[in-house]
Amino acid sequence: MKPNRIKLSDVADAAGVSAATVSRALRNPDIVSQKVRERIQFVIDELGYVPDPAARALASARTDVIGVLIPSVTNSVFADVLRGIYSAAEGTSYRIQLGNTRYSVLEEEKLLKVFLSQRPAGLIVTGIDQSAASRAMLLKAECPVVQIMETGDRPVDMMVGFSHREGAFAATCHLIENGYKRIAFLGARMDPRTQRRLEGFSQALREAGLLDERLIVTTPRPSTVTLGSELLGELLARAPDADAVFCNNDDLALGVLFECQRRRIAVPDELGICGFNDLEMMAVANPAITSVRTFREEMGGRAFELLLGSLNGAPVGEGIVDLGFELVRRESTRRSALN
Amino acid sequence: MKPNRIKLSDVADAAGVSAATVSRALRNPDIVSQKVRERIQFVIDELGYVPDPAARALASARTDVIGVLIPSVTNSVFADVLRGIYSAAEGTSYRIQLGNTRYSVLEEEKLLKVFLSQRPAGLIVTGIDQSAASRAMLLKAECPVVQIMETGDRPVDMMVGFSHREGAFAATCHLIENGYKRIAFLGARMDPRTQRRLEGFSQALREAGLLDERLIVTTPRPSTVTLGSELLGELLARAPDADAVFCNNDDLALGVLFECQRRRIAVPDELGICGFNDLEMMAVANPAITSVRTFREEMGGRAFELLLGSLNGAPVGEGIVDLGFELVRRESTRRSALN
DNA sequence: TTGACAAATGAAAGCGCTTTCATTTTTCTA
DNA sequence: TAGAAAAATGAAAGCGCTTTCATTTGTCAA
Repeated sequence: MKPNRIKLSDVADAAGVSAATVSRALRNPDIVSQKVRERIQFVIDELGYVPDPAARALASARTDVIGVLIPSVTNSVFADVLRGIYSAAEGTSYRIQLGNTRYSVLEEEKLLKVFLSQRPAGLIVTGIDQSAASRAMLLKAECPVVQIMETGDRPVDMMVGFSHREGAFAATCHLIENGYKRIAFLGARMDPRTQRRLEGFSQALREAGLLDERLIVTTPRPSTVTLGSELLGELLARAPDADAVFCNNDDLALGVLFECQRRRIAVPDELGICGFNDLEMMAVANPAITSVRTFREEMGGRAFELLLGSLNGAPVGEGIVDLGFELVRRESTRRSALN
Repeated sequence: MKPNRIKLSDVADAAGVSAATVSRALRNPDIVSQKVRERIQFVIDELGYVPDPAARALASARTDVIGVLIPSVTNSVFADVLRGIYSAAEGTSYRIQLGNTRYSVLEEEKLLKVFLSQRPAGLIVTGIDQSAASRAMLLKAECPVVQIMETGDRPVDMMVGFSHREGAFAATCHLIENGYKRIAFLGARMDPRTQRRLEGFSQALREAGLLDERLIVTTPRPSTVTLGSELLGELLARAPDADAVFCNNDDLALGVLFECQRRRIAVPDELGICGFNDLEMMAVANPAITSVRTFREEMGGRAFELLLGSLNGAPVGEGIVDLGFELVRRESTRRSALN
């Protein structure tokens, strides 16, 4: 059963040194003489020695695991963030351990417990709305923690994100400026970030005296392109005079666009469409769809770098990074004639 | 630094039993008397004991880690597979460790080595085109292995997938049957699965005497919706008489559709479009796009279940699962008048 | 050259579990 | 009720590393 796997002591024997020296050559090469270090490296290559992470973790009371908690593996927004994380992790000795919370704070709590039991080197968690129990666990975790996707006061440790509220606010102002009067909100899933986008939306319209609650259509269902089509149908049944929609995200926006094509509703003249996140396809849709670009891959990368810095004893503080957003104006909101 | 974390022996002391018994109560409850078992459970809850996975791994020479190797975290195809895996893993004691090979066999080799060093409980790898070294490692791995996404002879251990060749063949036949004569292939990334789709495509056209190599447009670039638009442009520049495109995947197909809308090319009459994978948005596009549905989430789920079965000592053999595919005919290939 | 100090190395004690083997307790059969 | 077999438990030896502390080796100024 147990194969004759090469272990540290085998290397030590073959190199004619003690196990301690081999361990040091691996963990802390500087304190081993060059001659010995090279001999050890040679033997390691020769024998194909690979350290056992479990043994190392047990002996040193720490691992090279970075735990990452995201609400969904299929949502491309998080996929982008993940890619950023994996890219940044490339070449380091850290391993990513992914947890899928499915947008559930309870699930998050459970996963956090499991992750923490492994003594992770660091933790990346999504959002700022952890349960009290989760927050408590994070606060007393003996590793650096980065909250991503949003910024806010009260960080557990570090943060990298942007303001969804402001992003939505900016997008809505843009619609208002372009002369739209009956601006609707289409929202799915309604997770905390979506809620804050709705706040930004509402605020902009309220300030312009244009807010009409009947133009807000939301559902707890996860957002899909199909759902975008459906929600537009609902909206128009309820308020046929809507002249623009701000979609909680790009999937919905695309669904709205398809539905407009189907119903022969002219975009942007009869209906303006604005999405959120600026997925790649927004630019190539017909017409191209206005969206709020977010820097998802960079967010993942920065989160990992923050962790790394903290692990290398970088000065703490300066732990909140606001990546901002960028309103990308495209045809879908470019009205040819202002009404 | 080292906090007074509760350990097994603390539980044992508090429960008035030996450490061995606590360990058994955790790993193998049946062999501990009910009375003792309940007492131990009570103490565990009381103290909030959480086992240290590193210690367990070291002592038992195995972990509860299932390693998963996929070529991309952003490609929604793999995201779907992942979701299937995570769903199936839900409730089991296994942890998923994700590795991103970035479509590189060398990267795969490196990750495999890292994963194997952890003595994983099981391994899920993508595709059947591992390097010789990777294959060797997999063959002598002391854990069950499932290859996903494709079927083939020569499985390392178990397999769950489908035939990309046949999927593409069926789709192409469908185009031929619908009267298209100048059928093009648009392919991006050109990974092994894409290659096999191209084979299926070519075979169908060859059999029909319609194959024209000039209608095959490929690029090593990763596929995106934008790229679909671009490739259509390339195709039409090269062969303006193309009357249908089989797209290597749905992203490209969507890009093609947008480009058609832009160029006022009538779909399906002037140009038929067929995608691959049948992403959710295919059905709601305008017109709805014909695609080859694949069962990605189920694939992930089955892969995990196969692993689980094998770990629970299920009868080996029967390790190749072909999930098939389903050609979903939609408007984008429904010609109103046969030419 | 010598002594003092720094650098390099080794010996050995764990890290927190699992597991074998031995021992005790319980259950069952005759 | 005795005796044997089964069930339950405990003692103790590791699993493969890291790390402290002690020791040896090397370096340099006097």
